[in-house]
Amino acid sequence: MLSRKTKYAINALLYLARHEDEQPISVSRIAEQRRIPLKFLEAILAELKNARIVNSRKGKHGGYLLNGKPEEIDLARVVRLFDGAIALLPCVTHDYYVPCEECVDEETCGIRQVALEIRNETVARLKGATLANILERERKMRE
Amino acid sequence: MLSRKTKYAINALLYLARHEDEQPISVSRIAEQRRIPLKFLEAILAELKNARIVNSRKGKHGGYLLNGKPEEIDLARVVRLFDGAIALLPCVTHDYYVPCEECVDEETCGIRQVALEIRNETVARLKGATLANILERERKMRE
DNA sequence: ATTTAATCCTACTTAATCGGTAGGATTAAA
DNA sequence: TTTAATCCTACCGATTAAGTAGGATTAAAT
Repeated sequence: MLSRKTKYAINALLYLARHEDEQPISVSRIAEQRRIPLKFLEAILAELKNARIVNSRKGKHGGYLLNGKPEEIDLARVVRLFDGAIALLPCVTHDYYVPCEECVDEETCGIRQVALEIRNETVARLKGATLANILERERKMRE
Repeated sequence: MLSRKTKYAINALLYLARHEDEQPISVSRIAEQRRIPLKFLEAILAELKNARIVNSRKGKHGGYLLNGKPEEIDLARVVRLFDGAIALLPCVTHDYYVPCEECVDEETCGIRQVALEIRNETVARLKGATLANILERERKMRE
């Protein structure tokens, strides 16, 4: 399950993408519109900024902007940022190899293969799910 | 990520499947062989029994047995039992529909579609991963 | 009948994580 | 200099993960 934090982050990013022309957009506006606790969203956007997924402008009329086009920001990045590795097992994660502590003989671990296949599928789909892609899907659903 | 508990459960089940002819097998034997804390494994097997994935025999020479053939027990069941729903979002879970609390307009929620596709893929693969299937994979890897 | 070896049952613990909240410092436009 | 925004640090309460402790019960073997 995605954490609330991740879902809030995705929704905030989608909001920015939907209103690309009105950027920068303040945290309070997003919080109201998407019903996200203000202070929590502040923290989330700070993390997103740290990860260079968004930019910010300080002071009056400041706010947040997408750092890149909606086609370039995908859910894999966001999910990894807040929920960590996508794989079911640490020994098949993308970023760096970490063994399963409880694994007795990894060489011939059959669960590992399954986990790897699932990871590959999942990551591919999350990478395909860019902000632009999701907005496009929503557009189609409205018809 | 799968919890340790789930991984222990899978490993215990695989052990039972590998030694089908020697059943029932005691918790202490599995715990030693697979390096799982005894008392923790006891609790895990109790849950597996409750879910009718294994059976038990009490008293001396007692222990646990698979309830069904290794071809009939798949990872989807085990993962659901210990880690709960497999889907990324509550609104696309298998068992019963639960809305995303933070969802503003579910009708046209684009993340939902992606989550549904991922869930379908993942569940299919986990269902395909029966104990027998995993042992077969391991056999092949040894060559 | 009693010893032995197993499951079964209830309760507790300890540390980390999740989902926030509080309060103010800093920045920049009007 | 006011206003409206981000930025920063610290805290908090509830839940979950991953066990541990201790004994009651059951059944086979002696």
